[in-house]
Amino acid sequence: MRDIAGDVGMLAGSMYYHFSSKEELLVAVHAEGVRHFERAVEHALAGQEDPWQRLQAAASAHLETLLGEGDYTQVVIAELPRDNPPLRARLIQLRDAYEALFRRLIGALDLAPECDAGLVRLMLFGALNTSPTWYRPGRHTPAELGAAFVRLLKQGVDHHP
Amino acid sequence: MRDIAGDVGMLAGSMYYHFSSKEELLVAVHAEGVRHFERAVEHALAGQEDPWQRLQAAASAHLETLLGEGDYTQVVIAELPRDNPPLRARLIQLRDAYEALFRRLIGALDLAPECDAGLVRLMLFGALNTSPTWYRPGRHTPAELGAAFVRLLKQGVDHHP
DNA sequence: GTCTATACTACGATAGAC
DNA sequence: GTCTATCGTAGTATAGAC
Repeated sequence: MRDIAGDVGMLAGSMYYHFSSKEELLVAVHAEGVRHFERAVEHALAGQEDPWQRLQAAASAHLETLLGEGDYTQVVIAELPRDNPPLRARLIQLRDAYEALFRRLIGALDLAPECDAGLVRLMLFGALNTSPTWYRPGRHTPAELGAAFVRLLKQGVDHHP
Repeated sequence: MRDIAGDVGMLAGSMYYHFSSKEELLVAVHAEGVRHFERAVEHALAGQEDPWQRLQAAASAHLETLLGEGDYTQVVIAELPRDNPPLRARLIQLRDAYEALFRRLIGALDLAPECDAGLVRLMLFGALNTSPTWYRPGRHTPAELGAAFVRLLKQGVDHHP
């Protein structure tokens, strides 16, 4: 709290005028981060019609937001607190509203009948949201990676001669 | 440190006889966790010949270890410390040795020529390692989920009539 | 709306007795 | 090898002046 206050030119005590606790501040930052993702994905979807193109656009926008310069985005995929279940529940609720957007995008696809749409979503989110641990700028852009993951998921990686 | 010491019937100070700092203890626990994964995967691979079967067996063993009862495994996929680069580097080094095992398994596959083996590995690990955030016992076993993710990755999810 | 000052608790770590 | 006792620092939060 002292560090955060210092970064905005305050002392720690002054922040309690704006937020009643550290947890309330975390929830507020988290909510702002979710809004960043929502805005980016909705903008990327505008005008896209093909379901697979829409999922690709959304995945690319998600990664650009997650790996970009913004200060509010990495917190959205951070590990959830284990020691405070009510707080944990509030953060999960914020994320779920955003993930529902991807649920709809995947629901619009023509999936092979043996595929579980839930697992498809979890696999895509898993790939996208672990990218901060390995991504280094240079080789690929975030948008390219998002598109590449959707392509792998769509077509599969096995060789069909 | 006090909590951990308490769980083994010691006081905090006594632990510094065994580990010179909190960081050294973390590294030791991390290394033990990696050994758990390695043992489980090597055991699952014994006798498997087909490259896709081998990857599936490894993914299932990885998830059984990660989602099982063990006390040393979740720490291996925990978020890395941002404020201590030397410690961070040591933990990454431990994980990398284990991930090399999967690099070899994926290298043995006959992938479609347009597929990047590195992205395939990252996608699979992303799906597997985010499972603690959503997994609930009951619907699927960890082994089933590991096999399902490998199948999705192999065959793709698009419908081919 | 931000300050000063401070309360209370917790933390990692050490020294020296046993 | 574990204890007692403690050091110094940092954490969240509050009260009241300005």
